[in-house]
Amino acid sequence: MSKYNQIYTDLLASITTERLQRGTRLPSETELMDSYQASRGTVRRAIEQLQERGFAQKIHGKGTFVLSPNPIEFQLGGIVSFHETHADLGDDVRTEVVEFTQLPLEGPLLQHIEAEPGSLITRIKRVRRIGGKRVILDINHFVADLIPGLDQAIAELSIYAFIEQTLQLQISYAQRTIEALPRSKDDQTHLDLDGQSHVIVVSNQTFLQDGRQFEYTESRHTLDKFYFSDIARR
Amino acid sequence: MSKYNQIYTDLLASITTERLQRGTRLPSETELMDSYQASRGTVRRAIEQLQERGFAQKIHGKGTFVLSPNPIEFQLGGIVSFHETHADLGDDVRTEVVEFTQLPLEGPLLQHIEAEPGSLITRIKRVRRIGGKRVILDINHFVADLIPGLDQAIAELSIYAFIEQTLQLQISYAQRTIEALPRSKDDQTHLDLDGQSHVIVVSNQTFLQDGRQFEYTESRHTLDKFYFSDIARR
DNA sequence: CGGCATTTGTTCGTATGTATC
DNA sequence: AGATACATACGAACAAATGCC
Repeated sequence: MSKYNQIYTDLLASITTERLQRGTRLPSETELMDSYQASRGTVRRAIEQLQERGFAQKIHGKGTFVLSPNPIEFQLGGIVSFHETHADLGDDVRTEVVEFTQLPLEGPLLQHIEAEPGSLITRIKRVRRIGGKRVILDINHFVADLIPGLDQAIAELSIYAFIEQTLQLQISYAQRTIEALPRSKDDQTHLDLDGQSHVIVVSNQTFLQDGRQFEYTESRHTLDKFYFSDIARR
Repeated sequence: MSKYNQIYTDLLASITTERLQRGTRLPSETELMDSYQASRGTVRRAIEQLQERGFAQKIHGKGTFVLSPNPIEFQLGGIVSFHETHADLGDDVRTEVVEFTQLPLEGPLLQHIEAEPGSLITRIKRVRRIGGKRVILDINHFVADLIPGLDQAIAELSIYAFIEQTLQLQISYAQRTIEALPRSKDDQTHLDLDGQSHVIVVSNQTFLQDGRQFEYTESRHTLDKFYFSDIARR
């Protein structure tokens, strides 16, 4: 691990364990230089990452202060899969694969996936249960050329873990939209809507480090279980 | 403007005007050092910001490549006020102030505003109409000590413009959550719900550059007009 | 009010390591 | 193997904001 990453990890641990509490000042840059035997630039880089990710806030002339000790809130602002977000929460979570098909890239899908028309797409529909209730319908589309070997067994576990650990691909960033839409036939079939007329749809286009898009996903949530949190900056 | 910011702005302009098209390589770090007479670190900082904000992607050993020429999607991920988001879209937008009161900071509000208990709070309720329909109910709470001189006339225009331009305060960051909640009495009174049982509530705690919170706001949206977009990264 | 110490902000120059082609 | 390009790290200097005396 790089030196700045080590400093970042140490400070992050101090914040998440609340050894450094919300509102307290971090050690100054010169203090950190001494204790880590690092240059100023290295120390500054670690602190900048804390700030970017919403854990700390630098204030000119005063210091750097702890913002939020809550790593879950941070993760929800980044790219996370369903398993990652709920694993910590101790929820009773089940996943059921209700469709696993392959189809060519054509028609309306072309508006969401930037790849060669006609490329093979792997479509997976999964229903997520929390406490027995069917609350999320995930519809994933993967570019089969980039994500080979995907099968139903993997889909029942975590696809993101497969992509990053088994295939060793680096996920870079996602373009995400959140909107409310009237329920579809699919929603009525697979979700426990309890009469709700709308669902919340989180759409993701996800890209690899080299800029190629490998995924387009719609995550359709029932209204009563939807929650999203992040930190926005000017 | 700082040097790295100048380089960032120049490159950004090249991308948004599509003089540098999606997929093309940016000038290398050494080339930029020459053309701007800047050090390596300064050039790198500008490029890092392009990457952070979703415009470019660095690839080790190859170069930096243009990702997206679309700055609007990026802005929506940051802090933006209602006026800013809809001014460009040419929507027919009206704002009506339905409540303007001052009250002491106490009770449940203490959970949302980090300020001295008992401080004076300015509460403003505004209804936003798009195309004549009442679609958003904004409930703002401002710490009166930090935002003096706020009156009903300003509330009918843009409060954020007043804060940044007239008061010359620097807005730094906001902690934001998005969730669906059952409609309240207030929602039924002020919004055209058309029978919808839920609204989408975007809550913001907004902070100044010096770390003081000056605002807590709930923005309550009807389901049929809610849309949110941003870029997430690993 | 000025002066001084502390802290972060910006920039420069240099050296070495690692990935790609 | 060599050239090119990005990644990490160090050291140094000056600027700007803050707080205290």
